[in-house]
Amino acid sequence: MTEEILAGLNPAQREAVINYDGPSLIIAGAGSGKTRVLTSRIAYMLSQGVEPQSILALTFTNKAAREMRERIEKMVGSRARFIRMGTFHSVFARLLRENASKIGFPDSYTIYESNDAKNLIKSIIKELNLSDEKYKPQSVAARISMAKNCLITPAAYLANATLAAEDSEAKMPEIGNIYAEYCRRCKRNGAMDFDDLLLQTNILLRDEAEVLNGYQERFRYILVDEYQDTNMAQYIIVRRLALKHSNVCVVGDDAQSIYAFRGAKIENILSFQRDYPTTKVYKLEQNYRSTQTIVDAANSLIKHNSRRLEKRCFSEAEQGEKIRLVRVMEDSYEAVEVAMDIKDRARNGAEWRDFAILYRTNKQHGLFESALARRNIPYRVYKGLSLLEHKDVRNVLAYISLILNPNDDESFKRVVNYPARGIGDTTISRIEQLSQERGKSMWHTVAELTATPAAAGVEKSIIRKVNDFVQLIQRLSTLRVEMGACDFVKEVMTSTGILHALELEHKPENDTAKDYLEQLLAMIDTFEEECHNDLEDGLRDTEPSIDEWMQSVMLQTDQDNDDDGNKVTLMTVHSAKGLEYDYVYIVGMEEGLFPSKRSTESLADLEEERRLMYVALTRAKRAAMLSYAEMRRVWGKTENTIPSRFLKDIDKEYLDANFDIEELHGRSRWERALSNLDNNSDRGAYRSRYDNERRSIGDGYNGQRRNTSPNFSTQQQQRPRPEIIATPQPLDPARQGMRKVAVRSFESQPTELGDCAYSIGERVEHPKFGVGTIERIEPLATDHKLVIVFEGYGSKTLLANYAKLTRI
DNA sequence: CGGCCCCGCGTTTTT
DNA sequence: CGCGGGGCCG
Repeated sequence: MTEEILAGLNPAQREAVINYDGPSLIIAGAGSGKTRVLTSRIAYMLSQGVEPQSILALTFTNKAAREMRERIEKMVGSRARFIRMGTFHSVFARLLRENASKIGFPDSYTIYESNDAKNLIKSIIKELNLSDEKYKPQSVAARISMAKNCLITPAAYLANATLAAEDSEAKMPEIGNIYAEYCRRCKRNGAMDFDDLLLQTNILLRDEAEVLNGYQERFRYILVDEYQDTNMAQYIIVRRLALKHSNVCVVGDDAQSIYAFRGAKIENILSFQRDYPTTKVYKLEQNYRSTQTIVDAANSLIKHNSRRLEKRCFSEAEQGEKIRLVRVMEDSYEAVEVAMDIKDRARNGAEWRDFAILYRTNKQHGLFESALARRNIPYRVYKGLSLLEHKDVRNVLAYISLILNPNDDESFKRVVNYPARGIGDTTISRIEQLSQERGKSMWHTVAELTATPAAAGVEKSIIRKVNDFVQLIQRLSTLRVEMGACDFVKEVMTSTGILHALELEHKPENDTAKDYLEQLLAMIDTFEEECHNDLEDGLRDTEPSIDEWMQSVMLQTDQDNDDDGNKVTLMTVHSAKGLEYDYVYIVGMEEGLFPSKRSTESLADLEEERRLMYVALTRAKRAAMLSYAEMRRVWGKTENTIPSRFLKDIDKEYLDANFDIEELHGRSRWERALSNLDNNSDRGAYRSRYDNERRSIGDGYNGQRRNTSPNFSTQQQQRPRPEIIATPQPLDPARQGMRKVAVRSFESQPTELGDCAYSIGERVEHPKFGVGTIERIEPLATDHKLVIVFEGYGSKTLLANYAKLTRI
């Protein structure tokens, strides 16, 4: 048994596995068998007699937890199920369920996901008579989140001069008050947001010595994966829990820290040894995942970061292919290039599931979907939680929330007039007002009104309107305890009239809404079924309930990615963390996109971005391809791009570009065009490349009509509109439909430059800025961007067609 | 009170 | 371009 667990581990891994007592820091380079070490370590502990109940393993995603559990189960059997394993958020949400009443929340507290939180913040901003122009709910929410993650309470926030100065600087001096009110309201509603799950856990462990002691005794062994991405709140929780036994093992890679934007502190891993002086450090430096080329290329990239823990990652695998670097004319061709490459490799024996297309931002997936669908390549898109994000689904969930926790005014307001019951804004405000007068939640207020209408002395019309709603909720509350979860939710959909309203009108969006609701039921059904299986196996002792489902579902993002089938994967680089694929395409390698625009202002952000690129590259086992487009459509406009600086960061000996790679270091496309270096024969070859490929794919799209998995948007079931496909047509521009603008702008670019009314160095006069000199000209699709240095006003960017300029 | 229309603005990344 | 919020009208 023990031998089996340790078999095949290298010396460093083996050491990290068998020394499970005392604090350990495992620095694990990408692909160094980190998960293997973690799972083996836990399996080894169990084999040495450690009780599974005494192990707490914290991961970054639900999926990582599930996978780890499965792997341990394979090694040690079903005992693995008793290990407490999950994300920080899900583990401590559960812990709070058992203890929330000790810190002033109901045990049946509601979890607000980010949109719920944002809506509440929005209404508070309104109530405080602040303009939501200045106080953007998004920024306020981010600020509050930051405070919570740093364990700063509203009182501390208001007392902190630095924070106050920052807020004044940002023209939002009232944030402290919004934060305070937000916390009051959450508490009154019996609700916690994501950050509360960590903050309130900290409060609980700080204030309730007995509770803390109990968990310290229970969780004698704590393991934390992806430690480089923990934030302050998580860090302190671990610290508190580990205080007694110090059996804390953290695993991480500073080079893969990519969540600073949500409060992660890379310092946590950098200073672990200081926190636990008896720490043993293990370095896993051999990469078993990727070819030498990929590992070396990734090293050459990350070398450009200043803050790093010293380690030497290497691969002894084959050298492998060079990394293809592909430059295309415009964004849609990029998708074609990727699809073509996938097809080529698939023809040579690769499976669809061996491919991943990674992009920086979620919005980028569209073009790739059409290109793949058009070529009959099955794919799936990892998106957050698409099913649970739909309005109709959220409304059903809001009903359930209200039933589980009637104090939640946000849920109340959301459903009281859905479907329409004639309870409009005026009625709702009146109820709100009454509820404030009585110091009760809105639900309790209306329940009271309808119970004793005569004594109430409130407008009859309100009572009449609200009566049916009260009875509905009361009836459903009773049914909830009597019915199974799935049946109950179906009853909610029916008796609220939601289904009826959708069926009444035959609109296509109603059909999709019904489809979503059906998927929701299917999801709950699956949950119930799994719970029943566990019940039979003796792994749980209670019937599943809708309460339980709600709490688990609120914390899930990429549920249901049980490898359903053989498909190409599309996802953001962030969600690719921890995964690996034979062939990886990293697309949109352009300044402002990757690295993202926001990150280019500070060195720290830029370095995080570079680590993100490092993560992307090291997902590849056999080969990687990087691509960028010289023009990209953004908000309906076509814009010129600049190749990503990260392309220059990779040593060129590892790259194989479809253009002269020196151009990366030199001028951009429009600058080349300017000096007439653009080579027409290149463009001819370029076009015929796509023409030939297009002919070969033919028109016979027959996409698979399956997959109703709620979390992946699958390929379009109907044939995609042909004009989406980026196949440049050299013939008649008039026949090119939607592509016309973009293609023509490319075609005519060099000559258009000649058409520009102005030239570099020319002196012009502007009615406001006065006299200036044109310093730079950049062609746009239909205009020219002029960078002009004005005397007294500095440099301004103006559009040639709009700026009122006169030549001097 | 509800539906429709128009305008304005947005894009990091996720538990 | 597409969505959501706000304003206006029926």
